[in-house]
Amino acid sequence: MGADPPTSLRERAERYSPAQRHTVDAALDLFADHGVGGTSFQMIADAVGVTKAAIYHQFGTKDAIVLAVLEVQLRPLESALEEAEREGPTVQSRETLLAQVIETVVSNRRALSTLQRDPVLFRLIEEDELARDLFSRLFAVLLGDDVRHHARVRAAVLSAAIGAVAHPFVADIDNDTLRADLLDVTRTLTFKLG
Amino acid sequence: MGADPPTSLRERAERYSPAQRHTVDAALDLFADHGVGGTSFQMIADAVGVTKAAIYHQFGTKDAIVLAVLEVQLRPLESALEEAEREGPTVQSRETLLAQVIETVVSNRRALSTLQRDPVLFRLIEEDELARDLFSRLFAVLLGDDVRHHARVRAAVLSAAIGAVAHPFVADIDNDTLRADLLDVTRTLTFKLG
DNA sequence: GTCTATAGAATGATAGAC
DNA sequence: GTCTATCATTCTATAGAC
Repeated sequence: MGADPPTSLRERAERYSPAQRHTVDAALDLFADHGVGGTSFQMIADAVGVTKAAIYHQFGTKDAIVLAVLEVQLRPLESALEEAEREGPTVQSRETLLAQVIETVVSNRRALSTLQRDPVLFRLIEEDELARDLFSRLFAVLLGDDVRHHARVRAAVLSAAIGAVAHPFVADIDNDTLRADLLDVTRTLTFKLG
Repeated sequence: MGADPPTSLRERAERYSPAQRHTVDAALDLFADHGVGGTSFQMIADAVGVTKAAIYHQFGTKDAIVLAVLEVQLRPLESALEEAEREGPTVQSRETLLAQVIETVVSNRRALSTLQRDPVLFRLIEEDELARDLFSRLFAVLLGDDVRHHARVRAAVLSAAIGAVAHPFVADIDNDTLRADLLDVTRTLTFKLG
């Protein structure tokens, strides 16, 4: 017995109750400000407006919250990726995917950038099969199945460049402008290099 | 009374005793693994091989350690920057500066990337006058004094791209290869865009 | 510069009532 | 799903001896 293991982040994220989603939102906010290690159950409980025990009822462990934050944040990327994979490896589908990724991170700057920065979240992504799979598929589609070293450096730089949405240098640039400029730079990295 | 305020990171870093430098090295290692928030005085003391009280004698507060880590890590960047500023805003000096920055981060991957990732360290950089000054001067030299929004997006992307040395995608690429490939990509971002 | 010892607060986590 | 109450542990920080 035991529940069927989920095969997608969407499936996994749909298992959360409204109360749990509320907690995840609050946790994400706190993670962005203090890092995962610097965020306690008490801080999360205070932010939600309940007691620690309630949060424990919802999640049991701190890792479970971190994982939930990860899932909810990566869902839009998964949707965009699945669509691109259905369309096959055309230039058009890669263009569309890149635009959707940029759109997602820009309209969700502070949140998604947290995932790329925090060492704890970073490690969780590496250890989580679904999340790891998502990223390798994402960059496989964006950059092609090239495994040579300079292709991997390009993938790393592209990944980092997307994460630049959260950089202080661009903090006061509005979403529309940032989306356009960032898309411009990342399109160069994706299509005109190598 | 009161010591003269230091006017450079070099000056500030030179004030630390050998014992303090040893502590800073250990702290940097732990910060990279667990984040600043996830690293305690006890963990640092254990890593150094002394008691918490000894660490407190050296630094007094956790923030002082974090600041010291920041200073020691940014010193090589400061040296390279000062050299470039002495040479003036030529293409050659920008090329040299970029190469030195890449060299520094590649030969020091895990450490320097920590600074770019951790939310706590990130905030400290924004709050610290010397550190903030260092970064704005660095990107002013690299990208010119252009303050228009797409120049700032490029600066953010360049900064993020440099931080890609720590990306898991390139973890198993040797230093020489990584240095060459990364320099190639960042040179494009620096000189052939905009 | 290092130690032992300690204070006082906060931590992750659990039990049991509502 | 939430509460109060409590546990052992760990945390930052300090005092005083060597």
